[in-house]
Amino acid sequence: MKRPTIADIASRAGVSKVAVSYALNGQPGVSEATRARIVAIADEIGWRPNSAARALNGARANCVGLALCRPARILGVEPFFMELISGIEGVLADRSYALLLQVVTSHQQESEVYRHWWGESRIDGAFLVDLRYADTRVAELERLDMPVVVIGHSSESGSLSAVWSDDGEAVRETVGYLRALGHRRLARVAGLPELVHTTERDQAFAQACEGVAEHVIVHTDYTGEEGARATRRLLSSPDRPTAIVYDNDIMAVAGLSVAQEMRVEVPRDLSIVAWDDSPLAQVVRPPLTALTRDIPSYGAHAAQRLLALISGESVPPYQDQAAVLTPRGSTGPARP
Amino acid sequence: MKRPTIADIASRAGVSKVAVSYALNGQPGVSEATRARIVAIADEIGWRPNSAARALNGARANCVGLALCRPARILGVEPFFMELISGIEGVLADRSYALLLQVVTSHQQESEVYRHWWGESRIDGAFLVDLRYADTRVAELERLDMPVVVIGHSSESGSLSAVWSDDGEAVRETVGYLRALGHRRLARVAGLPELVHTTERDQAFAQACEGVAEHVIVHTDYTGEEGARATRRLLSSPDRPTAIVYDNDIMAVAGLSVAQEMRVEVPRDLSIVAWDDSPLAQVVRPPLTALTRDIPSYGAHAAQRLLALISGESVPPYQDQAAVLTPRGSTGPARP
DNA sequence: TGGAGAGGGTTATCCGGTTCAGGAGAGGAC
DNA sequence: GTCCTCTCCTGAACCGGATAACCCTCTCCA
Repeated sequence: MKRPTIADIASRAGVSKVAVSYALNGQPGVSEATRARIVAIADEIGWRPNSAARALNGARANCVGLALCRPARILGVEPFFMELISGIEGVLADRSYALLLQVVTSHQQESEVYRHWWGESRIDGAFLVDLRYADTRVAELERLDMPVVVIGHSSESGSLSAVWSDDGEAVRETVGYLRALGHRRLARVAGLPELVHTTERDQAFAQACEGVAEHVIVHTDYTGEEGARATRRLLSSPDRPTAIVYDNDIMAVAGLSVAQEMRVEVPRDLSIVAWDDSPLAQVVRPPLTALTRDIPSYGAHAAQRLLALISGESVPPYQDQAAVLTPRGSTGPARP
Repeated sequence: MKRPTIADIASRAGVSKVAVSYALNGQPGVSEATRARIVAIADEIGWRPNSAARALNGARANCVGLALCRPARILGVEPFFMELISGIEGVLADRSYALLLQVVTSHQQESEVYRHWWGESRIDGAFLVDLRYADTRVAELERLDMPVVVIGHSSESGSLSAVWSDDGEAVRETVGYLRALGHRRLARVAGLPELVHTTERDQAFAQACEGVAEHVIVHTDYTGEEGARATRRLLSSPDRPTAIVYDNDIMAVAGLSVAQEMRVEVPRDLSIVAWDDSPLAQVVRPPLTALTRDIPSYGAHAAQRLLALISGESVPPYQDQAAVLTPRGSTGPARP
C-alpha cells in the first residue's frame, strides 16, 4: 500500500493535479467548494506532502543543522550543549523546523558535514559553535553562502551573523565582588585556551585584577579531572589564592571536593565561583556562588536569528544578556 | 551562483546525464577513462547529489529520527539522553547517517512528528524512548510500518524491535550487596512510575527485599528537588532506612546533601547508591557507589539495530549488558 | 563473411510536486 | 449581438536525479 499522492486525490475528486496543488496550498485558482472537497479527500486518505518533491522545486528543507566537534563523552557531562539545544528546539518547534545533529571529531569533518548538508539541500542554514581564533570554519561557511548564525563573539565571526554575550562584564562583576569581600589573591581555572570566549574572559580577568589583586590563570579541558588537578596545584602553592573562579560547574564541584580533601574550608579559607549555574551547583555543600545565565534562551535567540536569516532578512550581531552573579554559600570574606 | 547538477557535469564532459549518473554511482555502463574524467569534473565544480532528487526515486533519506518528549530543561540536567545520543551518533556517523532531533511536549505530538517525518520521506527509521505501559505510540508506529527500534523492555514494544537491559539483575545485585553489609531497612527513590523500567526496577526491588529486609519505594520526577524532598521524608521517619538507592545520580547527589544537612553521616549512618554513574557521582564527597552502565554503547547498539532494520534485515530483541555495581565511599556496613 | 556478444553510450520515462501559459464558460457593459 | 473580463480549471514543462530499454560499434569465432 503506497503513500497517496496528489494524483490519487485528483482522480478521486475528478480534477487535475494542478487543482489539487492549488487547493492544498491555499492558493487562488480553485473555487471554495472544490477546495473543501479536495481537502476533505486529502484528509480522508491521509495525504502528506512529499518533502523531496517539494525540495526539488526549490522549497525550503525546514531544517537547520548543527555539527558538534567535541568528544562524545563530554557532551553527556557538560549540560551546556544540551541546554543550548533545548532552547534552539523551542523556537524551531514553533515553526515546524527540525534540527539535524551530528557529532564529529574534527573541524575539518565539521566543515565537510556542513558542505554535504547544504549541497544536498538537507538544511536551510546552520549554527556554528565553539568559535576559535582565526577559525577556518568561518571562511568555509562564508564560501558556501549559506545562512549561518555563529554562537560566539562577533569580532571573530567574519561576515557571518553572531549571537554572543559579554563575558567580560560578568568577569568584572565577579572580580569586583571578590575584591569587596577582601580577596587579594585570585585564581581562574579556565577552559580551552583556543576558544575565543576563554581568551576574552582571561583578558577581562587579568585586566580587572590589574593593580588591585594578584592573579593566576590555569587552562584545562573542562573535565572534572583537570579541574581537580588544577585546584590541587593552586592550593599547594605557597601563596595560594583565597578565591578561585572556575569556567564551568563541573570543575567547580571537583575543586570544592579537592579543597575539602585538603582540609581547606570553603568559604572560610577559600571562596569558589562557578561559571554557569546548574542544579548541581546548588546541590553541593556549600552551594556554589555561580554566574547564572539563561542558556536555553541564548539558544532560542540564535535560532530566531537563523530563521530570520533564512527568510532573507538581514541580521545584525546580537549581544545577549551577560551572566549575572548569584552569591551562595561558597563565597565569603577573605580571612585577614 | 547555483548549485551544480549532473547536467552541468554532462555538458562539460560532453556526455549524457545518464553516463554521469552511472559514473558517479560506480555502476557499469561507462569506460574507466570516462568515469575518471567525470569524477574529476564533479570534484572540481564541487558537485553533491541533491538528496531531494534521490529521495524522489525512492532512495534512502540517510537519516533517522528521534523525538524526545521531555521538558527541555530536564535534558540539560540529565546526562542520560545526551550520552545516549552521543552513542547513537557514533554509529550513524560511520555510515554517514544523520540524526533528526525534535523536542516535543506531548506523546501525541511525538507520534505526529514521526508521522510527518516518515510521510515526507525525511527519515528511514526512528527510535522510541521512555517506553510506558500500554504505550499508544507503539501502536501508532506499528501502523506506520516504519523501521523502529524501541529503547526499552521488549515485553511492551509490541511487534517493534527492542534494545533493553535487564534492570532487575542490577537491582538484585545491589540489594544483595547492601544485605551483605548488614542493611535491613532499604529505600528506593524511584523515577516516574508510568515508565516501564521504573516498574521493572520497583518489582525487582520489592522481590529482592521480600522476607530479608524492610523496604519502601518513593516515586519522583527525577529532579534534584524531588530527590531531596523524598530523602528528607525518609530520614525523618521513625524507622528510617539505613540505605537508599536512587534512580539517577542527580537525586543521589541531592540526597547526599540532605543527609549531610541533617547530620546523618554517609556512609556511617546511611549508605547511598546511585543508578547511573557519572563524573558527578565520583566528584562528590564521599564518592557515590553507583550502578555503572555504558550508556553510549547502549545507544550504539540501538543504532546498529535500526540500521540493520532499515536495510531489511530482521532484528530480534537485543538484551544489553546489565548495569554493574561500582562500590565507592558512599556505602558501608550498617550500624548494629 | 556473417552473426553473436560485449562494451559504452543514448533516449525516453518516471518520481511527486510546483508553476506558467493558456482556455472554456459565465456574466456584464456597450 | 459582440467584446471584454473574471473565475475556475487544465496541459505541459520543469526540478535533479535513477532506471529500463535500446542502439551503435567493435571484436571474435565459426
